[in-house]
Amino acid sequence: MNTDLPKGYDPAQVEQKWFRCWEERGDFHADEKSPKPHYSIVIPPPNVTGVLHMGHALNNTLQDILCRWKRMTGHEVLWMPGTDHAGIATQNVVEKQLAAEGKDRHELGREAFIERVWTWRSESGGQIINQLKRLGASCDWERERFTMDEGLSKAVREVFVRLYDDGLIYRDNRLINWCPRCHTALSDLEVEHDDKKGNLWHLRYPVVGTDRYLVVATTRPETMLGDTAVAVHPEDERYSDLIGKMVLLPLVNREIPVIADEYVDKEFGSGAVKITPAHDFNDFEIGKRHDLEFINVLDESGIINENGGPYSGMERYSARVQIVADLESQGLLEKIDDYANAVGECYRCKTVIEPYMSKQWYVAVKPLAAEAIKAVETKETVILPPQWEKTYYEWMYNIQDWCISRQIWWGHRIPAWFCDDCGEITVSREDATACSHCGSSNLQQETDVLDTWFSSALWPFSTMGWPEETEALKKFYPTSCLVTGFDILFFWVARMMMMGIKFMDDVPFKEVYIHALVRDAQGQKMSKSKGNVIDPLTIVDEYGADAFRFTLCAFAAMGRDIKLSTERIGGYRNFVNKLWNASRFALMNLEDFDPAANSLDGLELSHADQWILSRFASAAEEANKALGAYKFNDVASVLYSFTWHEFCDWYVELSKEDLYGEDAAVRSRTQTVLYTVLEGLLRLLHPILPFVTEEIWQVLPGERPTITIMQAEYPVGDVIPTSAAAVAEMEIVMDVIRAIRNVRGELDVPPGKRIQVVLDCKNSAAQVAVESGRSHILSLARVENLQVGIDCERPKQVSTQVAGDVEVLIPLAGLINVEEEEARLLKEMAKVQKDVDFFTKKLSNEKFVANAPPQVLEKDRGKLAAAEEKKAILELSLLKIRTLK
RNA sequence: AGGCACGUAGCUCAGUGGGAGAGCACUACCUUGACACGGUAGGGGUCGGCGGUUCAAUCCCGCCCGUGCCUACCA
Repeated sequence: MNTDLPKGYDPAQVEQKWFRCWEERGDFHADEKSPKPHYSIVIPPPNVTGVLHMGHALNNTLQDILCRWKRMTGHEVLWMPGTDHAGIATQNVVEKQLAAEGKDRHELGREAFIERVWTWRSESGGQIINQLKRLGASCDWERERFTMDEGLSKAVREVFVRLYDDGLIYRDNRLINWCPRCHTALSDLEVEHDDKKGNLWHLRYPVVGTDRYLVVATTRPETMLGDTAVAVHPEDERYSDLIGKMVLLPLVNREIPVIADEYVDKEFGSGAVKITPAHDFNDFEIGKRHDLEFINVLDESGIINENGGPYSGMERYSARVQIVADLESQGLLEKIDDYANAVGECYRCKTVIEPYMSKQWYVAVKPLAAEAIKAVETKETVILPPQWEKTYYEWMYNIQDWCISRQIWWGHRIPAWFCDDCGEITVSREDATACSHCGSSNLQQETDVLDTWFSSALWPFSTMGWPEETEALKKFYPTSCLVTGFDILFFWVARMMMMGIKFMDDVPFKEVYIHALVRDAQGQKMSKSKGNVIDPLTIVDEYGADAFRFTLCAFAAMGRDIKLSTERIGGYRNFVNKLWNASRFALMNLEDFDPAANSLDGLELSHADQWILSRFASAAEEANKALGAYKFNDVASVLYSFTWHEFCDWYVELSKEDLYGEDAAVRSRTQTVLYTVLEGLLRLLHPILPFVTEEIWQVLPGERPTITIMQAEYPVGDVIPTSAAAVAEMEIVMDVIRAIRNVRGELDVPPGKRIQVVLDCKNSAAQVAVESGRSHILSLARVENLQVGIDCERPKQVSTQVAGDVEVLIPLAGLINVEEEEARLLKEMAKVQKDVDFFTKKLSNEKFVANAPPQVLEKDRGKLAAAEEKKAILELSLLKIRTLK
């Protein structure tokens, strides 16, 4: 066995080695036939086009921590991985490839294009899967799914047909968000609103039969080509005489009516609004109310169509410039104001979207949403942290029908066929060959595909084999938990809730844990366009996956965004290295140790042993508690401080004399404790630091019940009972050591210098405690002559410090000068004086004494007494020191 | 416009109705046989501002200022 660990931890080879080992051994695999209680998570499927970013890193690290923890606590864990087919994004990628070859998809035709996408996918899609593995993600990779897989596609058809049959899917011709570049409709959610600087153009529309103008304001002057009315508020006196009259639409010379509608805000602009029912959502509603004409002036690429008269064939923004210029030359441009407003952009390509009339497929979501709301209200699904519940309700109560059809090729083609003969629609699970209305075989399949989120919404059950009744579904549905960022709460979580309840008759997950967004150090959202992205894999290369994971875990406090700083990652890299070196120390001292031949049972444990074992128990307890409550940062902090500040700083140091001493029994007892605590600590840390813990665990001496630490049991608390009294005595010894070190440090006593110390104890209990730690005090405080007693004889020139019931006296002779000690005492006294003042004031407040709970009172009185006593001792010492000057 | 967060040490962030914490950075000393990615000691904050509730507020409530995010049809 190799116990010669290198001096510094080198993550690179270690990570690769263990990940391969786990995967080959099947440690990640979930067994649906297992009798163990289940724990399941479906991964939020990243886009097949995606590359790992910080959001993925955080999201998957948290899931992995949960999954590894649950495996270790005896659960059969299914973490279902996969990617989604990202319809628009993927099609864009492949279209770009084609463009580089001077082709476009229409030349290839639909089938060849789709084939080309599949080729792209198998060659360069899904890189993110390997990137997730580099983080240590313990998904059941054998089950990896893709939303375009055959099984998942079958689920999509099943759902479509059933929703259609239930009347929840329908077709309608209305305004939708149209991306003129992607040439497809988008759902409301897929439009991003960004405040942009623009203008408000004030146009003059001549009133027919008068010499008056009606001034209207618009942010999109080119739409005037499609105006079919001007609206004013019915109670606006300025215009009441014009209602019912006609204005002459400039440039196109069309007479359009002045109508009255409550929608108009009298205060805004001129109080008169041009109405373009075919190109504006509000105008659309007004158009319907007033039975106006809907004139579409754009084609699907955003180019003015034949309805635009002289502007026909112009691109929308060129047309805007031209129209403004023409209006101006005709004296019909009143003024141009600067104006900022939220412009809708395509979330995939950032092209400004156009409200566009077209016939699309919709899901009537209101009835589904009602059930999804109920499930959260009744806590069948719990959303954490709870403030997100409100956001969820808000969205669900105001939900609009979901436009699910996309005019692209890559995706699940809508299973609907139009009959050439009777014009009716046939919707079918199998490809239709005959019209279900007239029997005709002259059918054309709908060319549109479904929104990618439609298939994502089925993910929690489609990945488990639905619509088949599989063992996996029986065992693992509903899933235990969903871990995700709030940015897809509506896109995904809400829709999974609706679909899960509708088709599985049960919620898709019992808990939803919403985590923060990772931002850069300035708090900006990371984005390629801002150039502020930090590549997680670069971080992994530089600091190691474990250090990165620990950082994410430590930062993942509920309800707050994460501003990632590389300094902090460096700090946790040091932590991993610290663990590594503490382990090296242990291994060096465990070479002759056999865990099988040594047990804690029946050993007479030292105070130090009992202290570290009791601290370990409490760290384990807190870690479990925090993990169960998704308090990832608490887990990190508990384990960090136990590892570094208790195990390394104290126990490792305390153990040295016993390990290096002559007494074989003492040595073996200490080895047993050292082994027990380190081995347990590695298991405690494993969910966060999977790689380094496995590497160390594997070289520990002896055999353990499982082959890998992954499958080992998670520590829960006490390894063996410890005596509270012994632990308390150890704490006193530690306080004394700290007090001596404090004096040494303050008075600049060289660290190597061995000194004399007198410990004057107030009572025999303190004396017993101190005596029990005599050897520790000698070694850790570098003391060569230690006197312990009650009412000891005090050397004349001493430095005085107080540690609870123990007065720490350090003879000055030859060490330090009187002035320095005087200064130190004054500083120390100033601190104590603050305490005395604070508690004196507090306790002299009659109302406080009358109202505060007795335990608070008692505690504060104790604190005051202790402070006063300490002050008295220091004061006396100061007097004595001053007589020596 | 509405909603939701946030404002704590130089920086990044925890935290709690009862004397303010961590990491990094900083200062001093130290190559002590696991570790200089280290050790020991230390300095540093009227917990955004103003009011209120309370014996007690950084924490609860109100208002204000600042920052960020989400939702929304003001042309």
